[in-house]
Amino acid sequence: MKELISYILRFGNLNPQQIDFIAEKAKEIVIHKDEYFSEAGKTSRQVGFILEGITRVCYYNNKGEEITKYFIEENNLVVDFESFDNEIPSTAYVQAITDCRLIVFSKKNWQELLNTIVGWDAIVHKIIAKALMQKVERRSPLVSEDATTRYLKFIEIYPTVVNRIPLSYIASYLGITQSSLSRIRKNIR
Amino acid sequence: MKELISYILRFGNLNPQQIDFIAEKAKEIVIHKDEYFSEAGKTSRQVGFILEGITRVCYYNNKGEEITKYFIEENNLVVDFESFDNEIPSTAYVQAITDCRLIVFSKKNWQELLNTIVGWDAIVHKIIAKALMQKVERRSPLVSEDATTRYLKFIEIYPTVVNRIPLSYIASYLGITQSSLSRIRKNIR
DNA sequence: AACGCTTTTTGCCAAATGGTAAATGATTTC
DNA sequence: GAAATCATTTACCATTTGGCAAAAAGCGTT
Repeated sequence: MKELISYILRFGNLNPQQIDFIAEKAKEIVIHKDEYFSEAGKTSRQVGFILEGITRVCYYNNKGEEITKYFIEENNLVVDFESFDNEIPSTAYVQAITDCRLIVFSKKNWQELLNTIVGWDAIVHKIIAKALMQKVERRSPLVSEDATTRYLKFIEIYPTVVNRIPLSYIASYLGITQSSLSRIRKNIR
Repeated sequence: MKELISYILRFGNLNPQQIDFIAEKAKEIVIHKDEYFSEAGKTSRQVGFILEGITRVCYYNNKGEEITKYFIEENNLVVDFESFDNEIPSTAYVQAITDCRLIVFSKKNWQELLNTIVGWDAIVHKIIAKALMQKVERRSPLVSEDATTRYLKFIEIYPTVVNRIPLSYIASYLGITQSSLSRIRKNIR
């Protein structure tokens, strides 16, 4: 729990009562490898925070290929706010790629946080803005680089992830085939 | 001015006094084609809103290639908040690629909005979150598609832009060479 | 209309990546 | 520990894209 609180406190101030209130509304859950936290087509009904483990956000493009949009690691929020806020179907899957331990807030409890904690809305939007900026900064440069450079950037950005997840997910994230990535790995050694 | 106000009102409520106050703090400027709104290495000192024209955000990667990260069109905010908020050097250039008419707020006036209008901070962060989400959704899919599909997606996303800007900018946005894009255009016809 | 300048299109060949399938390696299950 | 299952590497060839340079087209100026 303290991980979440200190994460939140980086974006705004909260008094002890408010912190207690947040803790009351939180619930800890476990998701096993390959299980989904949320699914495309379904409305996202909870806000999560990863204490342990790695998830990925993925979808199927119109050729039916599975695309990994990004990975979300420990100490990050995991939620599709577009879907959660507007109660519309999500466009992507969020899947655990290792066993994960999460803190989650139900829609109802989240609403209570919004109603009770003055400035919660602002804090949350700062967090979202920050996370989105990171996604842009990470994903965008891939467009203009060749496959090897992409992989090297990936290693830089996700050093703790590289060796914990299947090569196929990385390839899909980088927009190249498994075999290409395998060749690239070989060339790098 | 009304374009900006109605844009803002989509993200939160403001009373007439507040709206007047915003208008007071705003200034309209013109930037000519190829001029910069802000530059890499310099701290971003104003928040802009495009009334007319197209800008692009670009930078140089470590091979010295000029990369267009995205285009920003009419009725959108243009600002590097990372740089503006923290007063650190910006990492990208914002360049007008047609003549542009903008509304701008100086750092000082922006600060006054923050201090005077309750909830301004929250509104701004919602706007930023929305804009960033759009950037992610636009740029991210490019990674996994081949050059032709990228170009088709570009046309979908920026239908009003395609024919107003040089091919080289589009190529740089899509992460392909000019000649490739030229060939792709030919094949599509 | 002719000139200079910039942008776009082409042509040529080399290099990178994809597609497919088989071989190898690793891991789980019984 | 053998079999089955899954992940990774390799091989082959086809296709796409890049690099470079020249030609063509477009545009503004005189």
